[in-house]
Amino acid sequence: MAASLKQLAAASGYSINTVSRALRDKSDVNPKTKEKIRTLASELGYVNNNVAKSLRTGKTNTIGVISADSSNPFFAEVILGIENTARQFGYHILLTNTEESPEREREAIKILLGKQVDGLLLMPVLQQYGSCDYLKSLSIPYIIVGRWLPGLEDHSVISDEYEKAKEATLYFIKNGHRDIVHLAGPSCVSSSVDRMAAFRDAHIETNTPLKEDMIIETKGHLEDGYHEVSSLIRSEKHISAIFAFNDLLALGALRALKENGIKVPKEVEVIGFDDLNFSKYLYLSLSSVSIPKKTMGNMAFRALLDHIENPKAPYTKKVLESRIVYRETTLVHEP
Amino acid sequence: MAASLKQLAAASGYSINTVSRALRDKSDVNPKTKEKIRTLASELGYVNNNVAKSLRTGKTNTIGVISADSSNPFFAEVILGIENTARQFGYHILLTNTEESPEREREAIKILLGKQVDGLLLMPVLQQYGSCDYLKSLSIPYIIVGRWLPGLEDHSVISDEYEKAKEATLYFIKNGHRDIVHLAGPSCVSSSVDRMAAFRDAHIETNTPLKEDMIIETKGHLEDGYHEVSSLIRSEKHISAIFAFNDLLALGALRALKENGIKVPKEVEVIGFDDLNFSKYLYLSLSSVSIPKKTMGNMAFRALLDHIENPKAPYTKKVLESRIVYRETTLVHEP
DNA sequence: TGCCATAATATTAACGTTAATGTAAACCCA
DNA sequence: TGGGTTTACATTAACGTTAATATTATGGCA
Repeated sequence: MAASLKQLAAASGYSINTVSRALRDKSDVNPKTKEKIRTLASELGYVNNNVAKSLRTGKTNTIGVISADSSNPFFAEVILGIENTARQFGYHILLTNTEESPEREREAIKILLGKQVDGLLLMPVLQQYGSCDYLKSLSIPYIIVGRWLPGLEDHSVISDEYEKAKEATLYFIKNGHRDIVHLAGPSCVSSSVDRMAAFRDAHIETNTPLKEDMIIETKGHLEDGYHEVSSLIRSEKHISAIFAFNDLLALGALRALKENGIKVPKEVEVIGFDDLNFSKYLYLSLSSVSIPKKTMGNMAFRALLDHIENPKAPYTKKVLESRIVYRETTLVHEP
Repeated sequence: MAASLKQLAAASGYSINTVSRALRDKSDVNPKTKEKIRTLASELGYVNNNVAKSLRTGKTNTIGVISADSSNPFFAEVILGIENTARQFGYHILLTNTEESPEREREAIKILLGKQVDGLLLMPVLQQYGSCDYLKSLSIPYIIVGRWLPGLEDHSVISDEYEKAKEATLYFIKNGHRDIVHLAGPSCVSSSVDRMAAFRDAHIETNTPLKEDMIIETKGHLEDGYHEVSSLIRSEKHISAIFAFNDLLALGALRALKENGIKVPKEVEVIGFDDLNFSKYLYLSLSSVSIPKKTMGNMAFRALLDHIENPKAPYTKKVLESRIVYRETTLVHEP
């Protein structure tokens, strides 16, 4: 067992409190005493027990991060941004994944509350009922990252994805595409809802007919993009453009197109979403909506920290600007 | 502030201890009492304070995970495996990144010790001095994931990468390649050391001359692969095959080759390492050494748990089998 | 009936820390 | 020289939990 304040006190002859104050560099301890105690502490390998400290102070300097899937490069990048910023401010993160399951989300919240985290950063799924009320009753601050929940919009740090999704769709429509496939994400994810709505609205606003079977809901995984587009091609449905909910789907789609000898961007143009690190290094560098992922993580943590330090502060929605990068999977590079 | 045992005790008329024992379903509490206390607890929204519990029991049910870069898909996948398994066993993870910096590694260990984690899972960098001694003096169990440290080999959960790196290199040599570039990882990372050694040894054992400037040390990032191969091509050095330390480097390399009109695999064959999720969906599906990443995370946690539950148990090195998947960036698919 | 076992609960102490309060000596100046 | 201030420490209590121990009532049995 590592040394405790009690042992340092015994060894130094000072009281526990003096040792504690010395190590925390408080004012009314003699500099010489501080010095003596500090050397002793490092000799004995003293490590402050944060569990005890947290119990006493009511602060853990730990936040909970509830992600859907931390191995998804989008989340991974956001989480990296969170972790980096958190560490700079002396916070650490307890990471847990839900795989978009509402049950696991609640479970995670409960456990993290039990662990007395100072705040929560979460990427929640939309739910019929329950979730919001549950969150609203939380006594600790929380920020929703890259998503929104109805009635809790002010808790979000998010990108302007509706606008950019519409812009991407309009790009296709303006370029004459009439058979645009939307590889959508899960309907329980707000970003998927937004991007799909934008896709629809772009059609409506331009009076472009939209066949419902061109919207394909997926889980947003690599394989989904590949399989959905493969079977689309097999069914001999005409496709002239693909707007993917994320770059993973787009990548899967590109592979399916290639395997079927369909030329990108000549025969089919593709735009993805998220602009993952690898997207611009692909054989055909992928046109995508670029979301500042690390910045999003950074801002989310800072927003959370604000509320941790100032619990009465009102929440305000923060919107990050994203931009479409037109690369080799689209014909026009500067539309 | 959420309800505490004290408040439950006051509200129920029972003592704190009885409430505590009731909620933990201990034997000598009357079933009816348990029932009453439990309903009361859920009415008042009682959440067990794990900080207090940990202080009392000396267990946090939390482990520290020290990764180099959790946004690197390899680590992200391993970490997902860790987190999933940990959660199943009632553990949670405190995640922190070092970006391969020894200082940040020590810093992280110190902080996590302060947070009283029950064990440590780490991907450490090789160091001239210090690191090992520091780890050896740790009083909590620790497992090294996907890497090794001299003198601490028994703490590792690792793959048979030396063998597979040699096999990959031998594949190139046997196919007549004499100008094989090795895009190496950082020299402070054991896996990079192993893969590079295997690359050398394959040359030595087959009496194949190896030019030193064909081994290029990088940080293992996507951009590195792209830039190094680009400048290699610019320098008009002849390349006939590329063995990359990881798939990110390979992806960057592939892009550089494509931009320069070099045909893969006809003119240059490429083998990567890690077999990331997206590798087989690339335009040219990438030949790679497939490491069971989630399994590695899973096994690492279980090994750690073994030592948490049984601190005297001796450590034993665990080696996972990897295998080379020959895809479209190599000429022969079943060598 | 008296004794012992058992069931059900209460009391006490402790985990390691910090904050609030207490105390004693030294110092200062009128 | 004696009152108050300052400096440097010590003491006490508390955070919320759990484990060990103590207590009380109840039931069974000889």
